[in-house]
Amino acid sequence: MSKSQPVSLPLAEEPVVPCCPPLTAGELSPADAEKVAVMFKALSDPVRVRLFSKIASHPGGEACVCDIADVGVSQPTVSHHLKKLRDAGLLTSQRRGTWVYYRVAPSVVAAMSALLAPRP
Amino acid sequence: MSKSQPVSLPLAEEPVVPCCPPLTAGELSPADAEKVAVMFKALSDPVRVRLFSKIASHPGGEACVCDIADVGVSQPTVSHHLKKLRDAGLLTSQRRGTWVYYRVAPSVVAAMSALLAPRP
DNA sequence: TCGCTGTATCGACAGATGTCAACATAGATG
DNA sequence: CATCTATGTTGACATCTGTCGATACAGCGA
Repeated sequence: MSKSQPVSLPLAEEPVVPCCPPLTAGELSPADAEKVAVMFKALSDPVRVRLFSKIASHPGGEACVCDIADVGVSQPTVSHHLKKLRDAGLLTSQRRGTWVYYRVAPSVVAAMSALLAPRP
Repeated sequence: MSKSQPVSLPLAEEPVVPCCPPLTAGELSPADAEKVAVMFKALSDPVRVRLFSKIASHPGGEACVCDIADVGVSQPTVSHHLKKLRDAGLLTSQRRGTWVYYRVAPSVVAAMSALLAPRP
């Protein structure tokens, strides 16, 4: 490669699909159920819920790892949980200099909320 | 015991609390994070998502186990998952004669949906 | 009463998951 | 380059979880 490539930053605004119809709209296919379970599993651990909440409520909509790492577990464990949240599509990350910033992926979270909407 | 006790049916309409403020409203306390994680963990398994979806979308808002048991796992496993959903507060159950009927606990599901609401 | 059907519980087991210490990597700064 | 800080990765380990077969329990009907 030549040089000076910006390390291919993971774009922060992918239009991640709303996934599936509301759970009340009809019987989910096994494939859709799998996708839904993956999303909810990301928030099935108290440490991840706290990390997510810290990021989601942080001024500016994003937080450096150093801002949120105080959740009672070791640094590698924090990193592990952040990766899970990112892999599930709930968070995006961006390195800026020394620090890595995480922010919520609004479309995915909105999709999760919509999944639980009551029947019309 | 004497006799003819109605087996103390687990009331189907408990006003289960909305639990916690939205995840975007501020950093959740460890205790609240635990509660939130328990709720989402209930929907973190594809079989449970399918069972929940079948019940939530069933005509009349409730379903007999026999109506939804076809999810590719054994009957004891279905019973196990339904118990998890019930323990998490997402479902209520009621025995009527031979069959047991499950229905969604709307307040709990609405609370979960509200947890994911974006910031105003 | 006996047997039949629907549902729940028990016990066991393989695989997934959360956790940590140790190490690796990226960027900043001397 | 050397070194420091911030973050990610690896490997190991204990615990949790989903699954099943066997069994128990509850109602219904013969």
